[in-house]
Amino acid sequence: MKLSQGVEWALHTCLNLGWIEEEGEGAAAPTARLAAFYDLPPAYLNKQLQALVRAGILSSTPGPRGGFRLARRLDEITPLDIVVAIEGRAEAFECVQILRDGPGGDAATDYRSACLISQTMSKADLAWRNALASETLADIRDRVVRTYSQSPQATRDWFQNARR
Amino acid sequence: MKLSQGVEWALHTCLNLGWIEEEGEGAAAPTARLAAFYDLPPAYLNKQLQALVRAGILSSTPGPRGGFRLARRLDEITPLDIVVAIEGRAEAFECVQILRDGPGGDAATDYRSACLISQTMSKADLAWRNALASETLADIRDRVVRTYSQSPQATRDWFQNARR
DNA sequence: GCATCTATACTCGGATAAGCGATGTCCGAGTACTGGAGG
DNA sequence: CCTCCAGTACTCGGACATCGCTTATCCGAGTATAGATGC
Repeated sequence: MKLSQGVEWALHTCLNLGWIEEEGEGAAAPTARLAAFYDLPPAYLNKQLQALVRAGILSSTPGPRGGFRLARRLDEITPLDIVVAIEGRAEAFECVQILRDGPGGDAATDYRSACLISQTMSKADLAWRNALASETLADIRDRVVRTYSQSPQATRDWFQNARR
Repeated sequence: MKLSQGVEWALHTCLNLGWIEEEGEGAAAPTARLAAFYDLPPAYLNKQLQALVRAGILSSTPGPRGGFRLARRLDEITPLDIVVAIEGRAEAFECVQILRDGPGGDAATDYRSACLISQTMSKADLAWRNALASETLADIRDRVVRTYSQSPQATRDWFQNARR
């Protein structure tokens, strides 16, 4: 029961792409730059970003001056979107319907909905997902601006300098 | 991001122990019986039940007529207790503080609390845990009694018959 | 000087290995019962 | 008939294998740029 490392990387990277976007419009950042920012393994980060592209969160351009950029605005991306893109849509608690193999078990019944324990776990899972979907990356960005006011510009500068 | 199989087994087994308890007082159920009820691998279920014993949820007795029984009443056990006993106390999203390795990163700062992304994820984790702690196994038991009224007695009978 | 073509360097994308935790299994330590022997 | 004792069967508990997924890496396909060449 541990969330993949990639989720954290993806969240931070999307925010970084947000800062970059504000700078110049067409600026796409290649994996190498994004990975260097946090000293992450570039090839593996690339793998995660591919998942975000498949989910329609990022768009990618190959070739020189290419890289990744946001496919939607930050206020149209929730943390849940990122989690689902990386981890998949499956719930944390996957009911394997063991009641089916117990006495009185019915092969035709869907115990994922009938089992009361499964219901309780699903309710908790829903609470988690709701919390993750209750705010957007734009909300987090705004909070960063208010809390660490110098940080956004510093990040923009870093990517600007790294470019040359 | 998947919950261990053992959580589901443990939840169902604790409920079963609840039914058994209502029958005769000193009745302890051995792993073999509890596993046979759902056709689970006995040795592995045993491993999970050991974790529940360490957590103080069950108590165990070795030797003939031994086995596991509830160490507390069902209304003093929440699904969260079971999850923590099996999975451990760690959050699903473990912030590895990648900001520390970024530009402007400070080795003295604890980014698990300072990082706004980490805060968002922790809030979601808290929502999940609150949902899991908001009801007890007694609540679930009562709901089973109301929804599947014949099921409790059938379960008790099964364990009773299996005993001889 | 300008257009075109070719070579080049850079990027993503998916196919391919390694490491670690969840899953699954086994045997030893300890305990209560059962049967028999002795008083 | 009662008591004591030894053997036995049963249970948990932790140590030992196996599997799958997360982690990590590499190379090929495609593209825009830069430079050279011809007009």
